[in-house]
Amino acid sequence: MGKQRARISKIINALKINNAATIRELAAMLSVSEMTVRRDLRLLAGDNIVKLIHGGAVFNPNSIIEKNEGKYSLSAEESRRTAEKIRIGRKAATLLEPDDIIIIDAGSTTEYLAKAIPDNIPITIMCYTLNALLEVQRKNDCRLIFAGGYYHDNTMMFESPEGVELIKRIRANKAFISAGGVNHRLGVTCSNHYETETKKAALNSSLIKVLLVDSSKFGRIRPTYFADLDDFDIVITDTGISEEYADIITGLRLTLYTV
Amino acid sequence: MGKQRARISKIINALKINNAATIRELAAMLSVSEMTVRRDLRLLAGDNIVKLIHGGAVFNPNSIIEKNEGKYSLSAEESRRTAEKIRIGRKAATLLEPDDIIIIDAGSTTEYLAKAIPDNIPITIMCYTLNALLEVQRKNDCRLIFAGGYYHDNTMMFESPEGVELIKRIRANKAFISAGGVNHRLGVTCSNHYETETKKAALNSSLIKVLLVDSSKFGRIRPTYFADLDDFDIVITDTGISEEYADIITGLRLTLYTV
DNA sequence: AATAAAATGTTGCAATTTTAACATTTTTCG
DNA sequence: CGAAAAATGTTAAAATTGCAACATTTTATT
Repeated sequence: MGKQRARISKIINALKINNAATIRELAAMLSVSEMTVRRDLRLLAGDNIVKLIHGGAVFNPNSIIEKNEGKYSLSAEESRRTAEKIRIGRKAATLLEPDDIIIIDAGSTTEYLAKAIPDNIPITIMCYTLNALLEVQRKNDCRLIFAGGYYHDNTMMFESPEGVELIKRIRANKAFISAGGVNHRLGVTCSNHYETETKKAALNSSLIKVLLVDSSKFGRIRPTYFADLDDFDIVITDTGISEEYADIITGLRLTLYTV
Repeated sequence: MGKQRARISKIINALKINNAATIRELAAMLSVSEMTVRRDLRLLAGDNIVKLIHGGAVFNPNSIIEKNEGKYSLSAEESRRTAEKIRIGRKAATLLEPDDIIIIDAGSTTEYLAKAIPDNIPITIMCYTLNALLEVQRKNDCRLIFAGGYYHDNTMMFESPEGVELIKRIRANKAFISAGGVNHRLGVTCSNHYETETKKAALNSSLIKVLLVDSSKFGRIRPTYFADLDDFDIVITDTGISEEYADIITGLRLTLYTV
């Protein structure tokens, strides 16, 4: 157990120094087989700490680890739900049409939407998180609008009254919103108070409202309320959603996609 | 000639941001064939600017370009005067004190200030360009405020009335401003109209105003006026400044640092 | 405008890496 | 200690990428 952990730390360190390394280099450095390195890297990739490239791995400069000074600890919850979130993000990306104007909310699920946006489609993207910005900024045919403000480390989100004003002045076809909890009686909630005004503004400025949540969020409650379930038009989640909540959603005449 | 050069700059930029990229990603981003990307990367690898990995390329953090004597750069403007700009940025960073609140303006010179900020010093940084954001965001002890808006590709700057409002509401110890031209009669100017309101707001919200310009800017005029020379308190430039302009600056009782 | 030169695209094959499945070793814990 | 579980190593087939050579397009030059 400790042995594996130590090796993974060494890998992270080596990648930090050189930005990246080949699998062969790492195997030689650690005196283990390439297969073992691959298995370690797959773990790190699952937690978004490295990006795998055919033949090697690249340190992700925006990973959580960079902020926590090398402490490699991630909630099992977060790493487990990654596959679902990727599928949800991809599905959301299929809703995009040329010349769309979209708003991308904070949250890990929406980050995968940003990743999944095809390069060639001309759209205007508004966002307010660093991770979405980093994804979107490299795309060619995207106009980019960013709502600034005070930076919040835990969510990578910027927020301010002026940022909210900017969102209010924007008009979008589609808003892709995430949530920490979705309860049929207590509504759609998130963890941080500072998020609510921004999320509300994003919803109000958008024609079609899409809720992106993995299935673990249904039934759950988070401290801060920002919308009702029937404020949304479309819900995208994974197949783990309970029949009860699937019925609630379709009963409200929302479109439900499970991926 | 220019086309290839521009593409190679884009590659470097993309690699800088994410440490690395796959050849497929780069080809899609640039709308060229993978073979062309390979050929570009081979050039960069020959100059030790990137390291090739099966499937992609990794930015070499120890390359000459990072120390900035390299021939490849983001734009023609930026490729000139790089060494001077680095020194100017470093000098500006020495002015920082713990608990400072600073504003970092757009421009290549100010980007080097962002790079030069030490990791351990606790300060609050306000900025509005992507390159400054990318540099600052990875520092530990920095609070970060970002003025958002519409993204402008050529300067990597975000700008909007709401962003200006946010700046107006901020109070900073020091503003580090750059300029495209500094003329003793016609004042301090920049290239793009959209920059002016933001720059003016940054100056108005700050106690000490520092002008960061390399010496080629003195005497020059750019289309858009945003301040007078004596609006500033400190000027940092390189030793190439003419005696005439050094006299003008000290005559106005500004502090002049030449590095 | 014509030609040469440079840059870019295409394609089939060679080289490399990944994967999956199973064998072996090491660790964990009653 | 000994069995079960976890981690690691090994292999050949599958998938991916790289390369060279040639075709095509773009750019430079007279």
